Amino acid sequence: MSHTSRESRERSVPTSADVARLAGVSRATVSYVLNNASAVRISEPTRRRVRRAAEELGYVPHAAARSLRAGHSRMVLLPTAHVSACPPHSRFLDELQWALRGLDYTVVQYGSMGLDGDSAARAWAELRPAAVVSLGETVLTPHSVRLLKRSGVRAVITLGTRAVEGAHSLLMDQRQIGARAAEHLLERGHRRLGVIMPEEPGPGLFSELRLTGVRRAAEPHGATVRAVPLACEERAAEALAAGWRELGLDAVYAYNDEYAMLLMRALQDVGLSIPGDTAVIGADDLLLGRLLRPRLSTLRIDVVTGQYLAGLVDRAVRDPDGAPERHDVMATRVVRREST
Amino acid sequence: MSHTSRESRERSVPTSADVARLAGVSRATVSYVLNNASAVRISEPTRRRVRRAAEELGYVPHAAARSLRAGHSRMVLLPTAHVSACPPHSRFLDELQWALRGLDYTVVQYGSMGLDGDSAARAWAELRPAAVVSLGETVLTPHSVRLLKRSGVRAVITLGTRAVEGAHSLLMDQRQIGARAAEHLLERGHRRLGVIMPEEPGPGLFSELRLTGVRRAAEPHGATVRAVPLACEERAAEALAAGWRELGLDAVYAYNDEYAMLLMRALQDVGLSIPGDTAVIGADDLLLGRLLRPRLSTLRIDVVTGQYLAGLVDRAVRDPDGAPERHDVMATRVVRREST
DNA sequence: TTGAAAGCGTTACCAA
DNA sequence: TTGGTAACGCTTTCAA
Repeated sequence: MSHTSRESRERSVPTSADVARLAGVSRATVSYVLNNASAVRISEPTRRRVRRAAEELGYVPHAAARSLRAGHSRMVLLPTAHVSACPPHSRFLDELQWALRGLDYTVVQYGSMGLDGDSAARAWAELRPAAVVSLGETVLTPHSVRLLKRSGVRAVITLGTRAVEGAHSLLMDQRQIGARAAEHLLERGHRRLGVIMPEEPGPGLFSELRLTGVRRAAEPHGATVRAVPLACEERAAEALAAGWRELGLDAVYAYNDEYAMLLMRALQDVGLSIPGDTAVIGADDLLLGRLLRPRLSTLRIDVVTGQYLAGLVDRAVRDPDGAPERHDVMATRVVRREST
Repeated sequence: MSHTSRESRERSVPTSADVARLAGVSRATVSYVLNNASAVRISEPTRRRVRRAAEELGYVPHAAARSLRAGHSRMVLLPTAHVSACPPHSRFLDELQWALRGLDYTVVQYGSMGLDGDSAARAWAELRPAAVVSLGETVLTPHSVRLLKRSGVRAVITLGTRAVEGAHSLLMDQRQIGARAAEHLLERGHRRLGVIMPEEPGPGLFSELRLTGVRRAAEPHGATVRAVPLACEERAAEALAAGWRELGLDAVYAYNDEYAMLLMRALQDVGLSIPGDTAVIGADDLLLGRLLRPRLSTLRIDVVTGQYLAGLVDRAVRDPDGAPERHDVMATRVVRREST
């Protein structure tokens, strides 16, 4: 008897009612004090009593109860295909999250790996976030967007290669990246271009679009373009290098620096000179690209800042019925080093 | 008038009451059907009507309301210092998340960047998660643990270099890593060891411990150990390489592969041979280490699997009063290539 | 087999 | 300046 009561006391989480009881005031007063409500004036001694009581009990407000009552939350949900991402993505995420926190949002990342589009959207909707910001790893369908909106999500924003109906869309034109790579190689006098296509499923969408960009830029110059699949492993690179001469390419754009380094190493190992026999350019400007010899040329891709995106999120949440905006938000420039 | 009513209808999110109304049953029935309650028997036609109605309205349950009522949630909170992480961390996270989903938990990642320990813990506590799993990027104090427990968090688990009072602790002994590196270098006949210490703040704790490990392993053999600070930039590496001979080292363990590659490149550029003049070993077994010449020797660090951690989380949630467990969960082995 | 009602922790309105 | 009260959406016990 005394045991259960002691146990339940220990187990029980302090609520605002407990704080009120301890401070000798009503729950309403506690709420006013703890939220610094400006509408009502509470005497300073009362305020102190309430704060002291909250402190003493280790009271922490219950976010779910609050947003249930309020009818809306300040949660921004970032769905991620994997639960994590890598630079330069990560710096951007940090920025975004920082900026959103400054705007008083709670940022929460939700790994939706292994969920199909519909069940993922349902899972997000259950959390009733104020906004969902899809960073391009996850694909958002018009259907998911409708589902989310129906569930009270005030803003759906996508950052990716294409606009999604009903959502604000920040567009990153992947073709532009391929085009820049091609322009650079053409400028250097190359006319038989290869494009390394990752065999891994992740970048599939991107690499196809970048290839299109290369094609478009190359055609007017009468250059040929050849797609060359490659898995991100040493073995695969060796095999590719063994038959490289037969491909008859004089330059190659390799999706990103990782594939570029892999390929370059393999080509050198079969005696090819770079950029003499084949020029190589990657993308993302990784630090390690500067450590190889020749130093790897690359494409630097600048996307919109986290602050900018945070601003858009906030505006969209405040005006949920505003027409979806579309912006182009990517800039690509060539960083020429020694491999081209 | 008609305008506002239409608007509010459109705005309003369907609740279980709406489903009940449309299906012509009570809310209780809706809840039973949608949760497949086995305790009560509902007729098949009714079940169908309810499901149809839910479908038609696009009803999605409100997670906050549900867990408020239930008195507990199935949320597992993963605080992260940055909002993201990199391999091999990321694969582990994906595994963990996958396994937890299989156990019917909702995994949510919370970026606590720029929050001090106490406010971070408060922020987590507001969400009333069932468990908090700290992955070593964030530091958890006994005080935060108490705060979390007081707020109803059933399990607090840390994966890191040291145990935290009150929390289940999965220990990764960073000294072991340094020790393995040293043992390998000693075995190869080296006696004047350098240890690259990153100047970046991130790895500070880890690198100190690894250095200790090196020292402990080296002393019995009468080898000398020297800590050598290095920032992760080309310039810094060049400067270090310029004065390398004066250091009189015949081998170096470079924290991780990134620093190792950076250093190796710089040493080669000033005409030193590797491993002839100086042997170099890194850690993490990055793919790119295999692309350099000589190929970089490294330490492969295997941590516990995500499944294992998920199991521990589940057990801990089910038995919140169980004594905190402590496990050693890391294994390190040398991958010798050509740089040592 | 179904329905009514209570209650989870909050906050906002209205009275006192 | 403060307190009572209702309501947010959901589940579950008890009654019919």
